[in-house]
Amino acid sequence: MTSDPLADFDAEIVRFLASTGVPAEIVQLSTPPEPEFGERATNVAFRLAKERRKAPKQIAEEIAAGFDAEGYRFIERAEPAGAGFVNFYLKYTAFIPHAVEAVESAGTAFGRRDDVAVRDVVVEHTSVNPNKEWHIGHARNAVLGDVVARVLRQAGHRVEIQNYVDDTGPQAATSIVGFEDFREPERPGEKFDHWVGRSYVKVSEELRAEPALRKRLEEIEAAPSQVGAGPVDERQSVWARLENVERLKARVVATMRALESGEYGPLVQRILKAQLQTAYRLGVFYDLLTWESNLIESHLFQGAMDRVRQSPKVKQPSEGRYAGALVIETGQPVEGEETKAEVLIRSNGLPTYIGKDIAYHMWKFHLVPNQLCSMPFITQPNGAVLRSTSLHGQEREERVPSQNINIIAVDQSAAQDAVREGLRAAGFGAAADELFHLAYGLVMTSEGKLTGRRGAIAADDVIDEAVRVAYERVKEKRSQDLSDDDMRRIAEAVAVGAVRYFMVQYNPLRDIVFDVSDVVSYDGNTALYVQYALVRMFAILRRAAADAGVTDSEIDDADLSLLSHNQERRLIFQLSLLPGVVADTSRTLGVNLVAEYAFNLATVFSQFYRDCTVLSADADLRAARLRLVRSVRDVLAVACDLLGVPVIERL
RNA sequence: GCCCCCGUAGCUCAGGGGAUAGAGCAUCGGUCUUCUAAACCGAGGGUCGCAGGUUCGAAUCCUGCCGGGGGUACCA
Repeated sequence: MTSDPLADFDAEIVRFLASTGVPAEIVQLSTPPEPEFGERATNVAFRLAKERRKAPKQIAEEIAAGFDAEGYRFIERAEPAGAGFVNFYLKYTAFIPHAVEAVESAGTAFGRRDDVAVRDVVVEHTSVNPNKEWHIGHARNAVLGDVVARVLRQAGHRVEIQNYVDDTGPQAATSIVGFEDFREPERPGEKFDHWVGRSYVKVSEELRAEPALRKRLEEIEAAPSQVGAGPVDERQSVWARLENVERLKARVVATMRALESGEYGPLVQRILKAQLQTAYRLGVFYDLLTWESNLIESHLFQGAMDRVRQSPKVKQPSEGRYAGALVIETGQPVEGEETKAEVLIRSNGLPTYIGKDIAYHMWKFHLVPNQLCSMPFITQPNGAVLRSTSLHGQEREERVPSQNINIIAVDQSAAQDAVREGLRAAGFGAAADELFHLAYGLVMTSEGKLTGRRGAIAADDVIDEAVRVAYERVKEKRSQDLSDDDMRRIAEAVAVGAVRYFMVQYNPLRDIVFDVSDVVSYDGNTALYVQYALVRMFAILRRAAADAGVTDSEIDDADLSLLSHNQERRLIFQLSLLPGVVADTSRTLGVNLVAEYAFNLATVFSQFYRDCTVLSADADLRAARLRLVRSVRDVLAVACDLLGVPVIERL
């Protein structure tokens, strides 16, 4: 059984073109803009025009004239069109059973081609500082990464999803200082990450005020005459605040050191576990948590830095702006200027994120001796165990990933480049080439950047709002036989679908404008539209069994040759596009293709639903249509699963 | 200043050499005693930021300009 029915059609087209003397290398196939142009088109006539010294149109005519349907299973006819296209038309009588049987035999694995070259891929996503609740940008990261991983797995690759926990960085330390020294009162029912986050915000705002305070102090000291006009003690209060800032900075540094040795572990884990609740609610799960503190404690970081030091680009200057720090030069040397560099180890001896990330990637690619083990951390709501790096425990499998995909926001592109530079400096150029950064765009509001520390919208709040609106609409729509529990479950599924769909429907590389009202609109091109189409399919199949008494074996044995309606053909063609979408997406990581695919399939189904009644058709046709609907349901469910959009059976 | 990304319908966005540039929302007008209308059908709405260039063919590639965002920290 074939795994990609449409590829069989394409292969016949290539074979036919070869028989007319067109080399396979130059054949490009596309889907024509209008249905009347057939299912596939090729532009080979344009490409051959110069070489053959003929008009494209004439070449296209000659190619099409040479077509004889004899000997081809899926090509009905070939026609010249436009200025030089050759259009190919599917022979649906043969293709419909071919496609339906492919879907039926593949089941949930539909989309995987059997000629796939299986890769081991590490996908790193989320990697949120354990200091504060997720904002909406983190949700974009997690959902994008999750969908990328799902698509790669569907394509047949082996994927390990890692979530890196920067538990020794300034953000985590600031949060702990805030929680220890300036704890905010807990609000009833508040998630722990939100609670701690409020202390973090307070402290980090004070730390960020430093430049402004210093400037103010300068102003006061430059114009002492004006001091008398204002509050007499302003100079003193600015001084006091600056002293406080210095104290805080010292506390943060001390806390970073404490974090490196694993102190505060329980507190950091508590923050992380609260954050993970948001992931789980969105249906995002992980395979491995990599703890930064483990990289330090295991001396893996030290080993990586020793390796990097061998590069002439890595230096420890004794003077200049980088005095005392370990840096890697990333810019070109400019006469009279200090060469641009990234700091790997600060002059106070503490590693930077970039330094630690270089070490992490050496470990990811198995380039340095492994000194980390793993142990179970938590069982996730999907039943899968989330493992955690550790100093003792189970040894790592010696399966070297051929590729690393990092889902990290575009504003960290320079840092990711530096990591790649670091790998090259250590002599690991091949690994650097296989480190792919999916630089997804920022989430903005109409007022501007939102993924910053201020004005951030909490992901939990957005989900809650989406659930609230969904619940209201479920309730007003139907009293039906749905219990309140059912309605709440549906509302949650609708809301999660809405949030996830919002995150994947756009090209990942683009900045997007976030508006809660778009997420909860539930009209048009949304997850609910897709879920609703599925609800209709489930209803048809349910009623066929319950009201009409149609059995599964009747559907299994249905005569597919009865399917000849244009809408039925369009559905079949749409179904058969999925393997191509999976393959393209796993190559380009443009996950919006999957959302677009799901929407298109749902749209074609809606049109079929309008024009072709299933239940009131004659028994034989009814059985054939039920078999078609069942396949559409299964394929659309696969697409939903790739998107992580929950499938619901009734609304 | 330098580096990267982006300017497509009123709004939010697809399309990244190929046929008449698409979708959703919004606006206006039609379809429910339904296979559950959170749906379907139709209408209006575009010098694809501007100017050159490459090509049989440019929204798409190249150059310049204009506008927006990000980076350019011993933050991540």
